[in-house]
Amino acid sequence: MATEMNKTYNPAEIEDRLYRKWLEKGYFHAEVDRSRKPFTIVMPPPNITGQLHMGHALDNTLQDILIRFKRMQGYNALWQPGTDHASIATEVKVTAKLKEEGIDKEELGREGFLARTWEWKKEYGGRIVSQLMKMGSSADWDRERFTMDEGCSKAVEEVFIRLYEKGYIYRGSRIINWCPVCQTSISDAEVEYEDQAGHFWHINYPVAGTDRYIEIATTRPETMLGDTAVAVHPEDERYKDLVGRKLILPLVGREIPLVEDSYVDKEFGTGAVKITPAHDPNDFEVGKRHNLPEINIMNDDGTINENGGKYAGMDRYEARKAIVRDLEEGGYLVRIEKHDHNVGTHDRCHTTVEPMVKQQWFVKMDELARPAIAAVKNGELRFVPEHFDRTYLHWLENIRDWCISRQLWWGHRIPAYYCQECGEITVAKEKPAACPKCGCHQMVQDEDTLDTWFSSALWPFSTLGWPEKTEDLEYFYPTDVLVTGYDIIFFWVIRMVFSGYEHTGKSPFRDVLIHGLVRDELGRKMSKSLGNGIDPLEVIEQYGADALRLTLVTGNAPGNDMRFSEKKILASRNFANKVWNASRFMLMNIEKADLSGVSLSNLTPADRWILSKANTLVKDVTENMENYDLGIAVAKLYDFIWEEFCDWYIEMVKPRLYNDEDATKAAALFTLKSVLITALKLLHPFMPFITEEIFCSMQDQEESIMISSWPEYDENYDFSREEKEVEIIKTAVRNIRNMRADMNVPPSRKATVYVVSDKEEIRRVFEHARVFFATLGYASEVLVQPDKAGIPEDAVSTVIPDAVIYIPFADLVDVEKEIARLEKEAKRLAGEIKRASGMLNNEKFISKAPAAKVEEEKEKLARYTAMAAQVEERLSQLRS
RNA sequence: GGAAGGUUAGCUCAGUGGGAGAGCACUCGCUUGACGUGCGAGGGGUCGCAGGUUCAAGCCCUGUACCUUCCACCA
Repeated sequence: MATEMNKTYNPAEIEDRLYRKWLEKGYFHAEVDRSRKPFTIVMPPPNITGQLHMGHALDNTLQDILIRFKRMQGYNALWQPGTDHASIATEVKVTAKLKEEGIDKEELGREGFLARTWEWKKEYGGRIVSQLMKMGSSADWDRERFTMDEGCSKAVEEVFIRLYEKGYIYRGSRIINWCPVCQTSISDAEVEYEDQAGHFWHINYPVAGTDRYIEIATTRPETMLGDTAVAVHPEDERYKDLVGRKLILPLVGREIPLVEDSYVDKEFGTGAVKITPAHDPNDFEVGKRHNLPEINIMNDDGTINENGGKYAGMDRYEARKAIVRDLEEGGYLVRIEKHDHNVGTHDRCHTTVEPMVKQQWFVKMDELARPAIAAVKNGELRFVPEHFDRTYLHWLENIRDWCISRQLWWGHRIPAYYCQECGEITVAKEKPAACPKCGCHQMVQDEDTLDTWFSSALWPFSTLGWPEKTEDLEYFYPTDVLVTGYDIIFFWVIRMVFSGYEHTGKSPFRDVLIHGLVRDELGRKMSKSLGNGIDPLEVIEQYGADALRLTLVTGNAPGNDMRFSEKKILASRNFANKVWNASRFMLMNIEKADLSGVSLSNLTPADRWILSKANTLVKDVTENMENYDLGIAVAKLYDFIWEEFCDWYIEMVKPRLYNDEDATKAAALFTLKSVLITALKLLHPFMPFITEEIFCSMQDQEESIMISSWPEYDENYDFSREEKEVEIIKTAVRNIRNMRADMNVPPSRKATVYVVSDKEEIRRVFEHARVFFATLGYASEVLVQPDKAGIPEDAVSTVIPDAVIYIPFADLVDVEKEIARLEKEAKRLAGEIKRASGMLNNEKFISKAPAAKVEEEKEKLARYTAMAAQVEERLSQLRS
């Protein structure tokens, strides 16, 4: 097998094959099993209109890492997937497609349109799922759900009816956000504010029966058609004498009152505000307080309606121009001022939202919000990172009622029926045969559908069978962690939490792991309009899913945005190649080896060192992953594999492997293999494909790494003495390399290495390590001795703790250079001595710092002092 | 107006009160029997600024400057 492995790792030829294997084996599937502990993640359902983008890629990578980790740890891990019907997004898309075919939505009718949309869903709804599979996502696809499937729809009905009966859902005429393009109401969360350059139009409103005027200022002159008052502050002396009088609305001629309301800011503008209750949320409130009529001046498409008189039929912006022109001609326009302001737009289409008074369905939020607020305050629900609980709480504590009805066809139709005779409203699962009040048979269902988020709010439990008391629900719910972006806390997280408490009595998840946005190289949001998006599928094709996944978690802390760039992918790809080649090295060497006789007692200090390091790594990585510090976990893995394992251990082991006489060869192979397996297992959640491919190349292992067990810390593999010994060797090797580089000695030139130490202990360590120096330290031979006997006077030297290393280069030596080098060493040591003695001379340090810390500094001081003395001795020798 | 986050090497970013880190970039050297998608050796940081707490601060506290984002919306 090993000899068949390519020199470079080629993900394209293995990923699909392995994914198919996992699917066929059913590894992703979870069933209720009371003998095991469940671990559940519910996947944020991507829209059926969706195409995989970097946001999905990040979100799914994080979830897959956690679920694979827990699965290997022995949990019965369920990752519940599915898709969202995405009412507006889908309806817009299908309508556009019909239009291309020359079909008008209205002519097609509701039934026909829904049939077409289901067809569309069938055709494209699966696309995003197959794209998620390309990422290596180990979700339980057998359980795939859809927010409009039978079960989820039942849950929606159930919730609507329960909340209605409890009085938490009501129908009312209130001011809502209206999108004139999508022609539907939208919730507050769907309004996005944009800075726009605009104007302030100052207009004179004549006071009836006088020749006086009141000057008002507005950014939206067209709304004056719906003005039903002008308001001033009650304490505003300027207008005191006019309160109670009527004003004449210019162009319209309607008489409107001047009212007093403390909502008005005396200092702003002229201190007089036109009040348009039907088209401004604040004016709506003022209107309610003063019993003002609400005059709706607009049609659903944003044109002026019959209430607008001569302006009827004009688009709202056309009307604005016409009105300003007419005001000017009529002498009412005082002046025009430039004014930048924030304009609410629809987050889907960016059309400027029109506030309108409409009959809509709402969810009353104050009671529902209460347990959701308490959950975070009492720690039942935890955000990672923690500071997002501020965002969450702030929103919940200031929440307004949720407008849930949408004037769309694609979605869950509101289960309310109106009696055509008496107007009675009946909320029920089925259409009532007769009106319960008047008994007539003219019952008509509400035309509207529900906000998409109404159904996704139930996702964590509706997918597990709620409202039925299913085994799945009992066992897998509440879920363990929700993974999502901070941009979706308001839309989704909050609504799931209050829904969970209301309908199941529990928080739907314990932890919420929040991640940031994936931005482009320059830190800009990836967007279609900028054309700066990087397609994850293209990255996968070119570099592999593992490289993409690694890139998305490397160097990133929870909640932070990250910049994505080609360079980062290359670094990940290179790491994959490194892992591949380290494995190839092991496999090539192990082919004909017999490891049966190896036991702990056969292992050399180097073997024990790397096993001990790996053992510590297991503990650290596991801990980091439990804390959702995935970036830290993977950084430790990266460093361990690349530096400790490849650059040090593999290099140390080569002479043993290439010498058939070496009695420790089998021990080396055993160690190589077991450390590699441990590392691959720890790496598997991050890089599932490459680790599986390598793991399966070792025929004596389980059939898949993804069902193998997560490594556990084992105190029998804690070899701290050997760790210290190898650190000494590493220091020696580094110093030798340093010397050679400083003296410009080419690697091809081997030399004798003398190690002089008066400590038997240290000499023993070097005797054991002698074999490494040929490759690591370019040594032709290594002589370990208690004194300097036989070492040429002009040898180059370096001092390490408890030993001095000499290398005679004969003709190569340059005494000046050597003195300079040693002086550099002396300087460094002097610095260390100064630092340590500084601390130790501080009485407060001695008395207040922990004893171990003080002891540590004392040891350092002693060591560095001894080393400095050695360097000085060498220097004086050379100078003489 | 309110809130959160950021400010650490040329760039991108980690950092868990006790001698400043990684990747990329840069300089020098290397056909070392896994890997040049590699190996070895380097250069490069008053950790935004000012105070404070502490024996000890990049890390904790206060203030401040600048950047980013979210929420609110004075018409």
